[in-house]
Amino acid sequence: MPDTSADLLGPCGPVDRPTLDAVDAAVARVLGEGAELGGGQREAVLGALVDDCFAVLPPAAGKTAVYAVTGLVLGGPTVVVSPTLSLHRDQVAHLVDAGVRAEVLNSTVSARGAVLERFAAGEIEVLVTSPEQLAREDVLDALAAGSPTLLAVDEAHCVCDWGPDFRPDYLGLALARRRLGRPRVLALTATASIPARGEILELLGVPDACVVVRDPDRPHIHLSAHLVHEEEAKWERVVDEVVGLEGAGIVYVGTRGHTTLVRDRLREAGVTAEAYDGGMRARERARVQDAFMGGEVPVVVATSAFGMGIDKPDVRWVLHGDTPTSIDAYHQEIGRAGRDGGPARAVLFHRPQDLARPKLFASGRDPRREALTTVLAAVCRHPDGVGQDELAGPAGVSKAGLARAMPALVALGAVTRLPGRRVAPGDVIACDDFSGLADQAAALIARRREREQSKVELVRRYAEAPGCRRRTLLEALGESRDEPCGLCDQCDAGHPGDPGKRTGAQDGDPVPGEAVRHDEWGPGTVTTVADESVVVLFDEGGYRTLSLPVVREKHLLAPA
DNA sequence: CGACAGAGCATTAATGCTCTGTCGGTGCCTTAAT
Repeated sequence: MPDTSADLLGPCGPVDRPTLDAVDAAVARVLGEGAELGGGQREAVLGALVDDCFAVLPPAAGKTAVYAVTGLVLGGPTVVVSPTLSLHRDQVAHLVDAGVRAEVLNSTVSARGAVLERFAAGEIEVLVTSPEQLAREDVLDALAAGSPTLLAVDEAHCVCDWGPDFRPDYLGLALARRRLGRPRVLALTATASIPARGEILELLGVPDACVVVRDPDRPHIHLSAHLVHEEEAKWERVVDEVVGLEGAGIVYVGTRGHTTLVRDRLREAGVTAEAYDGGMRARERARVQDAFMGGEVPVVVATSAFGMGIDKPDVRWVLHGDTPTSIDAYHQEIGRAGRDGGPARAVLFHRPQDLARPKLFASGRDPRREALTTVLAAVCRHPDGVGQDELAGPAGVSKAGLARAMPALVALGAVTRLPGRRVAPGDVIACDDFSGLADQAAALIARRREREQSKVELVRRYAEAPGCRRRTLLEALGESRDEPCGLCDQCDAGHPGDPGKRTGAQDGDPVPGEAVRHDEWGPGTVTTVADESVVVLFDEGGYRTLSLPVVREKHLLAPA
């Protein structure tokens, strides 16, 4: 074991020798004697030992070991928030195998009171639970009594994907953390585009967490994308493509109806395939998943419900028959191919019209300004707090619309969250004039919409990329690449593009990855530079494409 | 955002046009009946 000073410097600050020894001991306990952390795990652990930490690690990196080791070294109990019941089960089984005292807390557990008592008594090292549990007053009280030192957020992209309009309790995690006595936060995911990163940290209430990113590239996955205009022609090409692919694979589509449509066409073409979506009965879902995992059914046609927890090593390809809902979702979904490290393919069929659905999901249902005024007035009528859902009807807003407005109202301080999905008037609210607050909230929501829409727009950019496909994908994820990858359809066809050697590049031109500032849009990061245009991701304005000649002439982008 | 279905209407009667409304994805949870 080298004992150099560099070894003592973690990604978020210096780590002392005794701590490193404690890490080694914890690793030996969790992974076995002689095992080592790899693939970014060690950086994530060292980061989280120093500060709140957001770790973006590849799918197979072993995130359970990361929070388990971190928790053991910090020395107090760990609370893990994980999105699905099956992940709860899997993770705890894994930890118990390793000899860690781990337990599950969710609605399937009958002896909840006993679990909470053991946690409060310090008898549980790792408690794996759901965000919904952490919205309950009784649970927070009991867990706080155990003084947890680490709050791990597994699959942390769920915070921004699901919090605003699907599982609102994901937005209550910042509050839950305060109620637990502010344990260290360790958020883990395999995918976070630049817009997603900022949003996740903001919503978790740890905007200054240190970020550890392990290269999100999966270099052995061949990438390709096909542009189609006719829906009928698209399905024919999808079926032809699947017939020509070998090994197990997943076809992702955008609606439940498409899963059965494509499955039937594949069967007609002689392919053994099953459909899968979130509306199916639990038994049927389990049957299809087991058949796929066991190798009896090579092809599953699914919505995005088929995903988390699908850890089959020999998936050889992932094909998208409908445009994915964001670049984050796309990266996440193709990451289910080739986990054994063997060759794999990611094939995207893109019809520009298909972007409508993702765009709607991204932000099409945001509340209007007038609705915000009504909501603020209603909150003021309940100084002691009111259930968020009770508020919706009388205010003339849908529950979903209200939930989408809440992050902005909380961020402004107009509304305070209480446990149990309740809200109360915040510090800055003046209950005789909501107009200014409603304007500010509307502006925040508009900004979020731009960020969300830009995650969708990046899919188009990827699908229509004129050069190396991988370079386009990685730039969206905050990585820059000088060389084309040689393993995508564009490189195969001899169109890698070459932003590193643009014709007519000039000294002082922006470069990908550079931090810049724009007078109107503020700070941002350069993502792409082409002959005539520059694409910048602004922290608060999403992606903007600027004319390179104009940028030069008017010095629009100053170094930040 | 946009595809699609159905209503309503106009019109050399069974079709075509326009308008309006609906729908699209992800999982916790609880409670009551088997």
